[in-house]
Amino acid sequence: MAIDRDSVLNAAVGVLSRQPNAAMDEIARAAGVSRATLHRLFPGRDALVREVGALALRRFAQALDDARIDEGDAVAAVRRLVDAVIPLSQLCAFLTGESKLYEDTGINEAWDRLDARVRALFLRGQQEGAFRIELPAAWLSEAFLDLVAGVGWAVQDGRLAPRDSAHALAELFLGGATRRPAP
Amino acid sequence: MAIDRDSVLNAAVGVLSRQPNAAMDEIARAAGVSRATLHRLFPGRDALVREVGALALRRFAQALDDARIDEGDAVAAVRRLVDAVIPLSQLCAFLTGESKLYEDTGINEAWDRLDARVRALFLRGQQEGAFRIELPAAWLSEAFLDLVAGVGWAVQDGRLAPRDSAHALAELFLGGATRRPAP
DNA sequence: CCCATCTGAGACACAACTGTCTCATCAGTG
DNA sequence: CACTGATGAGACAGTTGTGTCTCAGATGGG
Repeated sequence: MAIDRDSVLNAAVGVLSRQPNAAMDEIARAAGVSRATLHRLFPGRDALVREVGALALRRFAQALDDARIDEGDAVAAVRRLVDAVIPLSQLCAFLTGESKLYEDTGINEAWDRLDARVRALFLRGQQEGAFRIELPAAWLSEAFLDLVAGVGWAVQDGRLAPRDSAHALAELFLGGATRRPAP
Repeated sequence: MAIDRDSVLNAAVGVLSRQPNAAMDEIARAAGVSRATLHRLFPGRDALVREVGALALRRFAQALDDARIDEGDAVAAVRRLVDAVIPLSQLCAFLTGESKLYEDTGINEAWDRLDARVRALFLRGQQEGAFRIELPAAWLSEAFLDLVAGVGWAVQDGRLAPRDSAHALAELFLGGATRRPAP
């Protein structure tokens, strides 16, 4: 039976989100395969990283679709987005680390497209009067994604319980992003 | 005249916060010195990174002192902390990236001590009734530092205006961390 | 049982980075 | 002007990771 590519990719995410410059040797060991097999599955390290990045971005885009962020109340949309994105927080941590490391045009463009979709959600929320207009939508998007990555790191290192993470992220972020009911 | 070590360190921060695994060659070029001089100033790459890390941690600790986070109203203390830490956001971005790359015991311990001080501030705020108790103080600290690093990256890449950064950080974070005046 | 296929272990050359060296050049000083 | 000290450029070996290869062993189907 051919070794499961997805399991290898998942193991690679686990290693690379902690150590973005991990060697193929470590990735192979973490995936439970030999270095030779890892090279048989992926043409090289760059290809592996790109594939992990593409996987992460695909799942992220799927999460945005699943959360239906263009529909209904913006605050509710953000809550759906949080729930959809929390399982991907480790992937998000990988992507934030990776985007600092490499200059892969494809990954960066896809990341920008995702960021634009999130930004549009916050812009819509501002236009609806739900989100504070004195905070730039770009900053809200940036901060949201930073916090998702932060959740990924915190959960990975055991500093945050996974079952608390969605609530912690949603409450902290929405508390800061939404307009106060009464000054 | 001996080349200014500090200017080299600052240049190193600029490069390493973007590319944590940048080569000595790139760091030297960014600092405007030759690779030979860089090696004359610092015994090696590890020493350089450690020194940059130590500098960042010292400045961070100094910022905590300057902000007098143990005194007075917790919310006001956080605002002072934001103002003191914003100029160091790039250093914070470096530290976050670096801690994922290396396992330098000294840096990690010092980072944990800083994190504990910040955590104590939020814990105090919760005990005073200013901060929401349903969010773990550890998460507040984690999120705060993630956002500071995020500010560093966003400013560095031109996605956030430096003069807006303190306000953006303080308002978003405090909005999420403080208890709502009335439900 | 035999065979096809896949996997793991190891060897190998190649590339990149590091750390050290030498030497020429340049600036400041007496 | 001569001299001292620091710097830049380049060469060099050593180390580490990569990519490819071969070969032996395991696994599963016919």
